[in-house]
Amino acid sequence: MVTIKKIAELCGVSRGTVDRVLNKRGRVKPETEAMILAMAKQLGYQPNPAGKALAARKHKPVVGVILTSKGNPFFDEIIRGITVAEDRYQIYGMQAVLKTMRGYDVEDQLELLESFRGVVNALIINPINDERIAQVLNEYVDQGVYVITVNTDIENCRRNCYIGTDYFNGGETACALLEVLLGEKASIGVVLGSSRVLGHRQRLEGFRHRMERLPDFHIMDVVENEDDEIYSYDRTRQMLQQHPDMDALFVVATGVYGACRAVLSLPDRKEITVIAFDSVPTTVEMMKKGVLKTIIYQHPYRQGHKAMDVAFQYLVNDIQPDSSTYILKNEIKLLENL
Amino acid sequence: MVTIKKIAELCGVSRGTVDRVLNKRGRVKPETEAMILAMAKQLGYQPNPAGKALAARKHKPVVGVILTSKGNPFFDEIIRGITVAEDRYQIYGMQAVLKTMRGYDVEDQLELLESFRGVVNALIINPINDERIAQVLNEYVDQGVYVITVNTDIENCRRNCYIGTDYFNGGETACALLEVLLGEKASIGVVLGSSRVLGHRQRLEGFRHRMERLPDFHIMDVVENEDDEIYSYDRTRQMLQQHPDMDALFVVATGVYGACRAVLSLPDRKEITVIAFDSVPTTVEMMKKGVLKTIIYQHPYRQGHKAMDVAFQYLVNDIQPDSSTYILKNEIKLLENL
DNA sequence: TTGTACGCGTTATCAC
DNA sequence: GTGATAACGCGTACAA
Repeated sequence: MVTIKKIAELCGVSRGTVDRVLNKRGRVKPETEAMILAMAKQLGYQPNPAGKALAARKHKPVVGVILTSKGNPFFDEIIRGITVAEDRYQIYGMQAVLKTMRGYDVEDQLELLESFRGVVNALIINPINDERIAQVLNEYVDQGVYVITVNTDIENCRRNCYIGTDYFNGGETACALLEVLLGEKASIGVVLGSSRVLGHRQRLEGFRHRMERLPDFHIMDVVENEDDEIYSYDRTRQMLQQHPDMDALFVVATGVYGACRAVLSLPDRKEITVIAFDSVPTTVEMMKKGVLKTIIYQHPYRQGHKAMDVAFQYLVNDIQPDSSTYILKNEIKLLENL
Repeated sequence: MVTIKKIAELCGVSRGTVDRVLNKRGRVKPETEAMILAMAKQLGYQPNPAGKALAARKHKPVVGVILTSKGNPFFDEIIRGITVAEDRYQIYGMQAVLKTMRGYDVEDQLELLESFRGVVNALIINPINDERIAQVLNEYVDQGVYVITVNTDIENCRRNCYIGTDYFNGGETACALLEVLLGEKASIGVVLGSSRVLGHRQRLEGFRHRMERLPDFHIMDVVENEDDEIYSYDRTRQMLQQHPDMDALFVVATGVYGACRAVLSLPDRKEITVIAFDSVPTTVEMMKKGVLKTIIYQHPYRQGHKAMDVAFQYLVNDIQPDSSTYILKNEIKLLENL
C-alpha cells in the first residue's frame, strides 16, 4: 500500500513536500517536483479517503439541495434517497440543506439559488430549463461549487454531473411497451404536462422516433394539462369522447391521475390502454383499479441517493465520478414488482 | 460532533476507558460503565468510519467470494459489480479473493469453502441449497466470519445477510406479465432447469400462486432441461409439438436460448409468448429476433456491488446492514430499456 | 480498574 | 523551498 509517507521516504524528502506537489500548492523546486510526480505515478499512488476524510473534518462541507414540485410524492422519493445518504455520510461532517419550491417559476428558483450564494460547497438541483438558471449555475461552477443536476438536466450549462433517466429513451420505451401491449396498431392520444420541462419534450420526441417503424401507430390528438389534475381530467375526457376509436393514451408527465379518472368516467367507451410514468400513490391506485396495467419507473430514490453519493465522493474524498452523466434505467413495472 | 474524546472529557475519564465500554472489552467498573453508556446514548454517539477505517488498516480484511456457474454471463455481471466495488474499497485495505466453480456440485462447493478456512473475514457466496453447505456456513458464522449469500439464499442457515431478488415474486411477476401480454387465457408450457436451486422452485410456486386468480390460465406440461441448452431445445421442441394449442412458455431458469431456438425451429406453429429471466447476450439476441418480447431482470451488477458494500460496511466501519435481507426488484425489460 | 502514548494517512501551520 | 509537528477519531499495547 503506497502512502505519502512512503513516497517521501523513497524520494528522501518530507511528507510536506510530497503533499505540496501532489496537491499543486506550489513552492517546490521543479526537479524535486518532477521526481516526486514520477515516483507517485510509478507506484500508482492513490490517496486514502479515510485519511482525507479525517483531515477534512474541520471543513464541514455543505450540500445545498433545490427541488421543484414540493409535496410531489415522486420528489419525496428523491428526498428520501438524499436523506438516507445524508445519514450515512453525516458522520464525515457533511450536511445537506434542503429547499423546495412549488411549480416551475424561474424567479422562485433564482431566489433559492441566491440564498445559497457563498453558503454551499456543492449544489444538487432539479433545474428549470432556462438560460438564466444555466447562467447562475455556471457562476456557481466558476466559484468552485460542485453542481449536480438531478432528475432533469439543463441545456447550455457547465454543470459537473447529471443524475437521472434518459427521457428520450423513456419515450421510446413507452412506445415499445405500447406495441407489446396492443400489437401493431394503435390510435393514440397524448397528454402533455407543461412544455417548460426539458425532459418531457424529449420523451415525446423519443416516442415519435420509436413510432417511425410502426406504420399503423397514429397520434390522433394532443392535449396539454398544465400540470393540473383537473385540466388533465377535463381535456382527456373531451379528447376521448371526440375520438371514439382512440385505444391508447400516452401521458407524458404529470396529470396521470386526472387522465385515468377521465377513462374511468367513460365506462362504456372502447377499452383504452394507458401508458404513464412514476409509481406514486395515485398511479398505484389506478393500477389497482386496472386502469393502468403498467407504469414506467425512474428510480427516484436512487436518483437522490446517488446525487448525494457523488457530492460526498467529491467533497470528502476529492474523487470525481467516472462520467459527467449517471443515467438510471427506465423500468417497466406491474403491480406485482413495484 | 460527538467523539470518544469528548465523551471522555465530559465523563471525567480517559479515552481508553470509554473505548473499553463502547467496544465491550470489559475491565471497567460497572458504575463508570453505566455513566459512559448513558452519556454516549444521550449525545447520540456514532463512531466515525474514517477513524475506524484508518485504525483498521493493519487488519487488511479479506473477502472470500464463491460463485457457481463459472463463465455464465449473468454471474459475470455479479462479478463486475464485485470488482468495481472492490476497486472503490481497495484503498481501505480490503481485498476480495474470487473463486468460481462450474455447475452445482455440493462437493465442489464444500471444497472451495474449505480452502477459505481461516483465510477470510467475510464470505460472499452463491450457495447450493444443501444442508452440508448450510452447516459449514454456520461454522463460519460461529468463527466470526461475516457470511453474505448472494443471488440465491439457503435454508436452515444463520448467514448474516442475503442479497438478491425475491424468487417467489419473480414467478408472480412472470405470471402477471403473461396476463398483460396475452389477456385472460393462456395455455402454458413450463421449462424447468435443475430443481437443485432453491430460487427456481420458489419462482414456479409464485407463478402458480398468481395463476390462482386466472381460471383460464393452464399449465399444460412441464419439462426439465437439467441446465443444458441442448436438452432445453429438444424437450421444449417436443413439448411444443405435442401441444399445438400451447401459446405461452415459461422458462423458469437457464436454458432460455435452447427453448427459444425450439420456438424458432417451428416457424409454422401457432405464435408463442415466451417469458424468461436475465438479459444475457443469448437472450438479448432472442429479443432482437423477436422470439422474446420481454425479459425479467434481476440487477446482477447491483447484487454484486451491494454484497461488497455490505462486507465493507461491516469489516471496515463495523456497521451492520439495516436488514438481514436486501431484496432487489424483479424488473421487466424490453429491448429499449435494457 | 484506569490512564497514557503511539500509529493509521492526510492536511495545515509554522519555522527555517 | 523545505521540513518538522500537530491534529482529525479510533484502536490498542503497555504502564500504572
